[in-house]
Amino acid sequence: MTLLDTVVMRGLGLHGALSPEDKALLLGLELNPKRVSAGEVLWQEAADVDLFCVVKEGWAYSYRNLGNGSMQILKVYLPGDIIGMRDFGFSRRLAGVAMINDGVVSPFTYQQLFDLFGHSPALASCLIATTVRQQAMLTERLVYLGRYAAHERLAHFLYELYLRLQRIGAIEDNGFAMPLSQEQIGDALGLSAVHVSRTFSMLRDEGLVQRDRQHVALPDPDALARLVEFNDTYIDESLPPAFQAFQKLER
Amino acid sequence: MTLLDTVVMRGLGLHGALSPEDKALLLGLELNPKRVSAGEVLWQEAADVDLFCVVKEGWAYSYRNLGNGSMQILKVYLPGDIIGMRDFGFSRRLAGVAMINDGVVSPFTYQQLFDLFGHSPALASCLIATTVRQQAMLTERLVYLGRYAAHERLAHFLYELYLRLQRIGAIEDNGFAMPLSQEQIGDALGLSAVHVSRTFSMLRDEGLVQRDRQHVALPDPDALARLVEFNDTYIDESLPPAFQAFQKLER
DNA sequence: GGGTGTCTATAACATAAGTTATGAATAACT
DNA sequence: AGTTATTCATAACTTATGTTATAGACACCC
Repeated sequence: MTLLDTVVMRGLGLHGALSPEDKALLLGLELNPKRVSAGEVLWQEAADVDLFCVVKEGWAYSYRNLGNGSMQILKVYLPGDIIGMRDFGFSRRLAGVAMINDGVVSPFTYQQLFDLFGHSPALASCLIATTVRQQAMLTERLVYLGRYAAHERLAHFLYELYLRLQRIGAIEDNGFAMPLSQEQIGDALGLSAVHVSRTFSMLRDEGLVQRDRQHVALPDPDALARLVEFNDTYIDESLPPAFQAFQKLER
Repeated sequence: MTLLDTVVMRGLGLHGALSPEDKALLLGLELNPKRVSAGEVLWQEAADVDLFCVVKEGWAYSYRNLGNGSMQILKVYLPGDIIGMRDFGFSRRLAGVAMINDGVVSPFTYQQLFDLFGHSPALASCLIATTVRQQAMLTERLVYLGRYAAHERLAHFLYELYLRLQRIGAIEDNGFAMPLSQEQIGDALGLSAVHVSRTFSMLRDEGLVQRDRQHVALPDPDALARLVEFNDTYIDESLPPAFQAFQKLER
């Protein structure tokens, strides 16, 4: 899973018409793949910001450990995502990042990013757009944490994962591997592990979600989407016309 | 209140050494000031993304109206802030924006932003860093919504406003004008208006917050900061060394 | 292969926050 | 100035979610 597969192929980027230099720049971010194992911490909160990562295999999450002993998971990263852009422009990490299961990541440096920015404004604006989209997902979770009940939060979380996994071809028969424990899901949704379990049972009884250990199936994704009134604006990946014009101009 | 006052003077940007062209580009975003009145909607959710705004006077907020009838306020904008960058790279607005009180805003276009990006990568990276910082504030609220109780959320919210207002010289005797109603504060913190009132009473009884209509005073800001274990990493405005090196290089 | 730990389901109970209601204080309007 | 509409404080009651506890299922390890 390379950035070319995600950033570009998804309609972001230049609609299949990346210049060779742009392709090289993008691939240059993925030259140092590194095997990482489940639970491994890629960096801690408040660590120096030195590099970013492309997730090539496996899932990761960013988190904050809080003074009251609890943890808030901010975001789950899937293959093809870039980790760490949240910290762009900061000296220290705002959140830690850890692997959920075994995987492969490709670290790249600030320097590489700046090189890319300097050489291809079009590609830079693409990467920024990707980052903004990731933030939009966070905003969507904020909305759910603020104003929706547990079953809606969980349904939304699962449906969002479903859409993101679909995009990278990781959905089979409406089901997917789910390496997060209920405790971790609770940490993402601001719920206790017990209540996550209760809520899963509830969604199961309503026929909306089937779960067996590390496997989740959504028998009727559309029904789930209706339940959470899924707003897909933020997951839509087309760029606005002004943006495309700019990118053409730059080449 | 211009961007030069905020983006640049705050240590973001080139440490007082902006080139004349960069200054002109920045000021170019503020050529069309426009008077707006309390409650005025700058744009609705899902509207086309055509422009962004610098807030010159007054407060604004971005919001989402939800299917269940409630509203989630995402962010409060103060003078010197840029509104709308959240939507950069999207065709449609992810959130509406409305004025809280009377004020003045300066709209600028996608085109202007791209011009700036094309002409000054250094300034572009500054604007991006500013946007990322705004997003970091959102993330901080996400953490509070997920894992802290009402009194901590409110204390944190007030203290963050306090710090931001201090930066633009809007704090007097540890107090500031607070045009938000308790209902709106509730919409920002994911609480009912009634509970916001209760929580204000509680903080008042503990001597942490004084409030009189549209005026809030924090008699002991440090005590408040301790209560919320305020993490000021995300409000710190210095740029990392790599960033500064890049900016020097670009000039 | 039996012990050990982690994950999950469910129950019983505790509590923070939501809801509804009411009156007082303030602001807005004519 | 009097009327009306917001906003706020507080109380009484309800409910969703947290907490603690327990037991079964599965994974891991020597």
